[in-house]
This record gives sequence, structure tokens and C-alpha cells, in this order.
Amino acid sequence: MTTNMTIYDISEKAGVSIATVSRVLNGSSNVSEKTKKKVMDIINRYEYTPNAFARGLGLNTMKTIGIMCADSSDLYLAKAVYYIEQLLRSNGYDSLLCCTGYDLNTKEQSMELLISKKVDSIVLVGSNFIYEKEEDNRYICDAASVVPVMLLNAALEAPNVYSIVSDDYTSMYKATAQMIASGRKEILYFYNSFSYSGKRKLAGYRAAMEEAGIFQNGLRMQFYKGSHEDIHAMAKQLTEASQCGLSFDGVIAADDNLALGAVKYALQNGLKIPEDLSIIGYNNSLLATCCEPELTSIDNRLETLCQHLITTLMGILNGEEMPKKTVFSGEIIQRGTTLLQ
Amino acid sequence: MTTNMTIYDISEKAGVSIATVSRVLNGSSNVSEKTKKKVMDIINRYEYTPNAFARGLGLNTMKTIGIMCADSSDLYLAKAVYYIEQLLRSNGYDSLLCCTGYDLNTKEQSMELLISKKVDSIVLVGSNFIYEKEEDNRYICDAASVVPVMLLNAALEAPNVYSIVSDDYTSMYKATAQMIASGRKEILYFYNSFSYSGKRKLAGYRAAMEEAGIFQNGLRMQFYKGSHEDIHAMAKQLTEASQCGLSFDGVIAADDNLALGAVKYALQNGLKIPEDLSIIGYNNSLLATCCEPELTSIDNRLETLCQHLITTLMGILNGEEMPKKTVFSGEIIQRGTTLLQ
DNA sequence: TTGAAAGCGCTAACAC
DNA sequence: GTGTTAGCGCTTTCAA
Repeated sequence: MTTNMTIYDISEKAGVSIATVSRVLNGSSNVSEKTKKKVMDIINRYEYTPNAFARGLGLNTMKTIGIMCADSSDLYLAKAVYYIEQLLRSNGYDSLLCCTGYDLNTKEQSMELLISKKVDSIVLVGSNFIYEKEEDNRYICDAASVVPVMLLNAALEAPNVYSIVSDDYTSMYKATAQMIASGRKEILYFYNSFSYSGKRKLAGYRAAMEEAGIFQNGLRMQFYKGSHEDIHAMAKQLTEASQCGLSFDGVIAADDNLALGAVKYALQNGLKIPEDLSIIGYNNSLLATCCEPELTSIDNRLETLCQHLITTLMGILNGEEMPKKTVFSGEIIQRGTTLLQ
Repeated sequence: MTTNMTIYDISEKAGVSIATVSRVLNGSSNVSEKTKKKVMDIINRYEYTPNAFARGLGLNTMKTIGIMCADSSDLYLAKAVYYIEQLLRSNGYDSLLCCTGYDLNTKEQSMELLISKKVDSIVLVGSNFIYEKEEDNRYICDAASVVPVMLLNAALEAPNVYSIVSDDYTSMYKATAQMIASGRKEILYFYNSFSYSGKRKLAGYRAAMEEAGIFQNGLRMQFYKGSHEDIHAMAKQLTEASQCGLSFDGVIAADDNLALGAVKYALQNGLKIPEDLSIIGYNNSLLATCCEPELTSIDNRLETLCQHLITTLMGILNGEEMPKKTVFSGEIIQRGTTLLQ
């Protein structure tokens, strides 16, 4: 088992200097095959593993990337964390995860913590790390003055900050336009976040509506502020809106959870989907195939985004010049909650 | 911003020795209020933060806990990781996350990696880390010889290994018994894992069936081996089983995903739920309220389990004597996929 | 109450 | 090709 030997013990047993052991350990050239083998034998025999602290102390790096994520129990964020974590490992990096919650204060704290742990970079998963007010994003710039900061599905123009985003605006624009083309006019937008991507989505919806010359009733943009797991609360909100006289024949939701709330609303109120109510979700998550009829949803190619993020990060860490912002486009996956025209 | 000062810089500016700065930093007594204040002022002014490596080198601990999880995109595991991560942070510990996948080999590697990072303990989330063959669990015992190992929802009797489990056996037994009591006899068990908890669940089902004297058709225990996200594949398997002549009027599933597969199967085959087919899921996850009718599901009190795990761990790290195994019992949450008798 | 100094285990520049 | 040695930044005796 992992013994508590030091490089000195190994060097002694192998009859070489610690420098040689270190060279073998780090795969340096300039070691004869013979001594290399001799040292490796001892290392294996005693199952010696170098002390990461001592190494870190000298190199000032732990080959570790900090990942920040507001809520890893969110299906979408969890998946992103999963991809990133795997890709990182396959590139020889470890990851330090922080589930920060949605509060700016704790985000700042987590950021400091990661920096103090000497991570080589920080990856922010999800768009809720970017704020409206410029000063609220200072914590990101500060961090970026120490290590590169990678944003997944968010964008911020600042030195040493790299953004990988899905084109949520266009995706939402297309989804809305498609629903309009299928004959719906009273399309409700159901959302729960004013994050970077949240605002882009909303803007896409509005643009399509305006372009089609459809009157915008402000109430048609319903903000939901409950738990993202409480589907009943979502349905309830829609029911109440409807009872208050708001009419709608389509729902575009900012994520699949919300779309599911709309499905539940329809079922509870005896509406036929998609005849009476057409619904489009976002993320194309597991949830999209859970309900009946199944959810038409926008796939924003999360895995591709993550892959690109890691590729970019590895480039940066190797001192290469890398694009500061990359945009991928999404895709509408047609299922039962919409009618193809 | 996090400057790159050392304890030497601070000591110089404060006009004291590094030892004194260190004492202030570590809240040691034996420092006069006056010098303490003087030092703190400098520390605050320059926003100095001590180097974690150097500290770790000396103390041989980083106040960091390793978390291993096969797949953090699994709803249930992700939630557990989330709880644990939060609780750890609130106790002043950081966490190093490893998504290991389901392969023994990579699990062993992750384990070694965490140990080499000098974590203070390792938490294994989920029951898939425990294997049938004793030798396959050696990697856990090995790790436990270095740091305490905590198991969430799995059990292993070994020195320095602590288990926090939900009583899956009894939960499944009760669920099955309840379904039998409601008049069903041909109850199919749908599962996808032979993990520790997987086997306990299966055993609970069998015990209830045998006790009721119901003939056990081996085919009634359907093992699903596809992706845990592919609900269609699950439904397909049930459809095929049914077409091959297997009849069943109830499904007990080892998790909510599988139960959803059963719901889909019923819908595709025109079966009424719960009249023609009664269904019970497991985990009481978000998924339980996604479908229609909603899923009766077993809640195994994940948050309580996690809390207890952390409490136990903190006790251990403080040198206290702690219970090696704690069992919590689950609870059946009644919803639309079963008929109350 | 404070300071000096010896590690902690490793890497890398520099000698040989 | 190999060894010597000076750090890396901190904690912690031991003296004063």
C-alpha cells in the first residue's frame, strides 16, 4: 500500500542520488536505461508515490483545475461537470469541485478558495456566474489576473477569460419562429433566470415575436422563481395566469423542467398537446423523453461545448494563443409536443 | 487581489519574525494583542493568503476530502455529491471530485490519485464501488489503511471503513408486499445493477414474493443493461418480454428511470395505469413527478444519509469513536401509478 | 512574548 | 549521466 517513503529513501535503496530519482519520476531524458530500471524497480517494489505538496511547493502548480458550478444537482450542470471532469482527467489534470449556490457572495468565496489551492485554471459551469452590473463580475476578472478563467455557456470580455457558448439567441429565435409558422400567435415564454444565457434566450424569443408583428403582452413572459424541481409549482403558476385571463396556445420554456411544468399544466386543465397547446423545451435532457407526448427540445450540444472548452484550456496552459470566444449553434429536436407544419 | 506575498514579506513589513506571523495566522495564543493587531493589519492590507502547499508539506494535510462517484450525471448520485460537497465546505473542508465510471480499474486509479493528493478521507458515493468478490474490494481496504473511507449507500466490513446505508431490502420488501396486498400477483422486477444496494433490493422483492407464496417465474426479474437515460430502450425491453408471453400486472423498478420506462411501455401498449399495470419506482427523484400518472416511489432520505455521513466523518477526523455502520429506513411515497387498497 | 532555525519532500540549476 | 545543493513557504520546537 501507499507507503510513506520519500525520495531520499528510494535514492538510498537504489544507490543513486535524489536528483536521479526525480529525473526518473518525471520521465526526464538523460538517465541511462540501466539506472532508470534500477530506480523503477525500487519504486514499484515499495509502491512509492511522490508527495504532491512538495512537488506543488516547488512547481507552484498541482495540475489541478477548479470547477465551479452553482448546483450540481441540476441535470444540465451536472452533465457538464461530468464531461469536464472526465476530459480533464484524460488530460492528466485533476479537478476541485465547488458547488457554490446562486449567491454572489459564496461564489466569491469559492473563487478565493480555489485560487488559494493553487489551481491552474478555473472553469465556471453555467451562465449564472455573470452578472448584469459590471462590478459584480469583478471577482472573475480578479481571478483571471491569476489564472485563466473558462466560461461554459456564458461570455465575458476580459483579459484571460475565455468563453465557450451555445448560440441561445438564435436557437430561441428559430424555435419561436417555427412555432409562429405553425400557426400559433399567443406564445408564452416561460423562464426562470436572468443569467447571461437566460437573457439571450429571452431576446431570441422577443425578436421572433416582434419580427412576426405579434402584439407583446408583457404577461406572456412568465418568470418562475420556485425550485427547479417543483413541477407542480410551475404548472400552478401557468394555471393561475390562465385563470387571470391570459390566453396562450404555445409555450416556449427556457429549460426542459419548465417545459414539463407546461405539460403538467395542460394535462391538469384538459388541454390536448400539441393541438391546444404547443410546447418547446430547452437542453434536450433526459426529461424530454419522460413525459407523454415527448418534448420537442433544443439541443445545445453540451458535450461538444465541453470538449472544446478543454481543448482550449489545454492550449492556453501550453502557452498557445487561443480564441477568446467560441460559439456553437444549437438544434431543435422535434418530438410530440409540437406539430410539424 | 490575491497577491503573491509570502510569510517573509509580511513579517518584514510588520517588523516581526515569521514565527510570529505564523502564530497569528493559526490563532495561536501567546501573541500579545498589540502585535497580533499589527500583523493582522498588514495581512489585511496586502490581502495575503498563505500558500496551501507549504502548509500541507509541513502538516501533511490539505483539509480536503476526496469524493468518488461513478457518474455524476446520474440524478441520484449527483444529488448526493451536491449535498456532501456543501456539507463538507460548511465544515471547512474542500472536496476533490473523481467521476470514475463503472470500471474497477479506473476506480482503483482514482483511489490512488486521491491518496497521492493527500486527502484526509475518501467518500464513495453509491453502492457500485462494492464488488461481489472479496479481492475486488481490496482497493478500498488498502485506501482505508491510509485514510478513513466513507461509504454512502453501501456497506463493507473492514477496518477504518464506515457505512451509511438506507435499508433498501426492507423498502423493497414493503413495496412488493403492498403491491401484492393490492391484489397483484404477476409482479415484474425491473433492475439494472448488481451492486450492493441492487442486490439488497432484489432480495427484498424476492422475500416478499416468496412469503406470499407466489410462483417465481425467473423471467419476471428483468435485467436491463442499456443506458440509464434511454427510456425507450427500457420500454422496448418490456414490450418484447410481454410479446414473448411474459405476463405481468405490476412493475417494481430499482430506480425511477426504469419505472419511467415501464410507464412508457404501458402508454405504448395501451395499458391503463394503475388499473392494468401498477408501478413503483425508487429514489423519489424529480422524475417521479414528470410523468402522468405520477410515480409512486421509494424515498430513501438521501439528504439525511449525507448529513449523517458528514457528521460521522467529522467525528472520525476529530479522533472520536464513531459507529461503523448506520442504517436508515426508507419510505414509500404514494402517487398515481399505484392503487391504494 | 518573541525570534532563530530545523525540517517537510521535491525540482532544477549547476557542477562534475 | 549523475550528484550537490539551493530554494519553494510554512509550522514548530527550542532558546532567549
